[in-house]
Amino acid sequence: MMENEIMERLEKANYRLTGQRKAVLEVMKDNRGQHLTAEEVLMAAREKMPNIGIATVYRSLECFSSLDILYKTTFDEGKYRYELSDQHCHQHHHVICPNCGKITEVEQDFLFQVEKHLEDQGYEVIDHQLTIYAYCPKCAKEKEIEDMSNK
Amino acid sequence: MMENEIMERLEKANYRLTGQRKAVLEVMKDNRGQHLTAEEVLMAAREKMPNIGIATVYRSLECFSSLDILYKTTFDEGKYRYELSDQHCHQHHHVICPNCGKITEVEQDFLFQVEKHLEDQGYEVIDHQLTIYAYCPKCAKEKEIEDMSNK
DNA sequence: ATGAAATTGATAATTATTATCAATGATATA
DNA sequence: TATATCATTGATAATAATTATCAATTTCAT
Repeated sequence: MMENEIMERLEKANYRLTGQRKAVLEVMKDNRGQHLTAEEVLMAAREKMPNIGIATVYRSLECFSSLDILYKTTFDEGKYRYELSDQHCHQHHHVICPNCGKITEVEQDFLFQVEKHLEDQGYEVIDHQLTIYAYCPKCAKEKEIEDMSNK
Repeated sequence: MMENEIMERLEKANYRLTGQRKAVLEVMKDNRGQHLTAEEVLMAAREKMPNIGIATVYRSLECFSSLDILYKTTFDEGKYRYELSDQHCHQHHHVICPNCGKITEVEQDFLFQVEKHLEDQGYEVIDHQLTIYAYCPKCAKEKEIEDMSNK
């Protein structure tokens, strides 16, 4: 997303790009493709702005999410994670390894068919999220070895 | 899922099928295809067992989830929801309407391709969850009318 | 029967998030 | 430039969901 596109959205909603919000945005840009928790954002933002508080981080994340600058999601851990929304063009295909927790993204867009199927029924699709739980190649191999020795 | 299949899994993990657990399981069976919160389960379970506590409900839900008797998920509302896991054969395709909150399920299994793609790369797929955010036909129509009158 | 282990309800503790509020900062207008 | 207005902030209290603790009870295998 372009810098001025972000500014435009903020202005339109009467939001100001304060130092704190800039810091939060910087953190998200520094971590393109990552999915950060509010706590992680706080820690990183304090490098740039030592006095920033957790409430402001939550508020900033909420502000950016509401403007679709960030994408807010959860991986069933009891907390939210945020990422720059231009990273995935609103296609959230995540693969999570239950062993090492590594999160990767699937590029492919194949949901077209299902969405078409729904639209034919009168639905109006806004967004979707797909999460696949799978051992990553590294952990799958480790697991295989472990299983063998347990026999 | 068969009754004795459930018993077998419980025994294998040294869990006992107590009155409280039976009540929780009954509630889930009474609400096949629904996605209940712990609080909702508590209320319904109290009909069958007035003294059951919230802690026991959480423990029972956790117990059944760990045995794949229940499926635990979240729709980004800051809490978990549970459903009988034989309802969807581990295919979690949910459509959520942002307007009325109605949750429906997509039958179709079309994720085969993506999973194959991942397995070719060495991943070992365990499960997946797909959530589609879409106005349901009813709300889509209402929204259309509203948009027209706003012009 | 009895001892070990599982389970329970009540409740305290924890975790993530949201709300409150007085103080500060920015902006538009006079 | 002064000032009134409104957004924003940090600190912290409040809330909501979940988990941990613990003494009492129940269950099961012996």
